[in-house]
Amino acid sequence: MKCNCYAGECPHNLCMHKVPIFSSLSQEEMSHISSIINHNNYQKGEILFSEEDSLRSLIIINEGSVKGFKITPEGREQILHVFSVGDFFGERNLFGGQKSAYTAEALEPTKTCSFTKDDFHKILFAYPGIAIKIIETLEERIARMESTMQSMGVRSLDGRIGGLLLDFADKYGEVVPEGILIRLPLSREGIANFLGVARETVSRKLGQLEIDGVIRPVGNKNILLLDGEALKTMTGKDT
Amino acid sequence: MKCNCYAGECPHNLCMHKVPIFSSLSQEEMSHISSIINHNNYQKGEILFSEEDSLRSLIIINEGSVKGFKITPEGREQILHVFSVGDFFGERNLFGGQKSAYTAEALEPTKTCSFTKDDFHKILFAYPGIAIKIIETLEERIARMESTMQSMGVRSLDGRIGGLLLDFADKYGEVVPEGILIRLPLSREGIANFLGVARETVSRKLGQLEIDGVIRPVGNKNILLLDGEALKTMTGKDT
DNA sequence: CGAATCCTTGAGAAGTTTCAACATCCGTGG
DNA sequence: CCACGGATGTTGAAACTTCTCAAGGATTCG
Repeated sequence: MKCNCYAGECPHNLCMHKVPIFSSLSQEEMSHISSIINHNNYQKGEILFSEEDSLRSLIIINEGSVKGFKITPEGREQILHVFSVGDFFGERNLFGGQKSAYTAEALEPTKTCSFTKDDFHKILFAYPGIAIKIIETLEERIARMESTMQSMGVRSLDGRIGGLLLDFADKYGEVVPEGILIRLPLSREGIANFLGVARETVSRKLGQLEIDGVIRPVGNKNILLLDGEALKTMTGKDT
Repeated sequence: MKCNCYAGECPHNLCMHKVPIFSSLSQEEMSHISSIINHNNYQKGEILFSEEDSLRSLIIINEGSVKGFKITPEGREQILHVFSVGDFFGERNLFGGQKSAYTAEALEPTKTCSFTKDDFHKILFAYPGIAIKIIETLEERIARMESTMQSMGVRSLDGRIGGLLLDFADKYGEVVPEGILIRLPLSREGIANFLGVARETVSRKLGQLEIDGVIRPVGNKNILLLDGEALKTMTGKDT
């Protein structure tokens, strides 16, 4: 049995099909679950929840992207996560954790689906296969964070920026004839806040990478990665 | 029904009681599972598995501690995780992931329990409650990594080192009259490799913190944290 | 098209790394 | 139990990188 729902036409089922954690369910099971989904829209810059909020729901991104960050004592944003379509978050509130560890802000117009804690627990017990999917997804997230930590730990800034570009290429890249086109989820300033360096420094390093023929910026929001191998060598991600 | 097994006397049940993920099981269920556990001992410096290994088991630390690291292109170790008693790892190999993302090396004499992939999947389906425990544990790990990333992202090196000390205090600290005694899992060099800075810089910063009366080194393997509040203010972890 | 935002570039100040020498710690074997 | 040797940690000074502040340029969105 095929589903006839497409984006925008059938909002209640939308996220179910985009999200790996429900992929093991039958259409019937999905229908059952979809009845208890809550939907929300956020504009760019809008806050989904703040640090310390006792949010009690799991949020799945249906469209758009969201950054999770904390404010450092220097008053700077430290970005911890960039979530995009299909990612979920807020789950810490459902499993033992009490308060949110970070603030979540929409990076662009974003649509979400969410479950309350109670509903979600019911789902989990009714469909144990979902738990395994969640574990797999969390594993992916951990792997991504490991990769980010590896990038952040590289001594040279060139290496750190290169590592982040590779991470982004992996997640947001699209293969084109000349290389990989990366739709940057973050501005230069965002990248700087992710890596914990000055915005100007990111500019300079990116400029140098362009001179070296490794990348070619396409506007401010895209980067064409011409020589991924150079980056991999530089960052140690070539194994 | 109480268990009569104590450390060293009943190796097959040992890890079961130390590991949160099995805490929901009855004694009987534990007995069943314990029959399929494999045991291993490692000396300090011994490798449990290497990057790229297609390891197929879940490893639980029963005694000792283990670091997970990669080698950077500069030839330096980038430490990604420090696992200690009760932590498990290698799970990436069980859920979709194929290869290990890092090398695991014992930091001290270490005893482990492990399951094969197949056995573990059987357990998971037989006792669904374990899946939820695993999710909770992974959440904790993610929270810890978020904290580490936050530490790494702080601009000032003082803040980065302070953040790491707080993380360690949280996990390895023991409250004593004068403050918190931290049993460092890593050497100065290890700390440097965790944060991606020079060993000498760690020495200098730690020296400065001592002069400021924030910490007092106790030998090379312990640090007495006298003024945790100072660190929290410095790192933004005071919320 | 224009305003607001975001990005780039320059030059001096500040911080970190490097290299080198010395001190300390720890385990080994006598 | 002590002495030795390798490993680990500390300190100093010069070189390098990054940061900060400031100004000008580019991009995006309404």
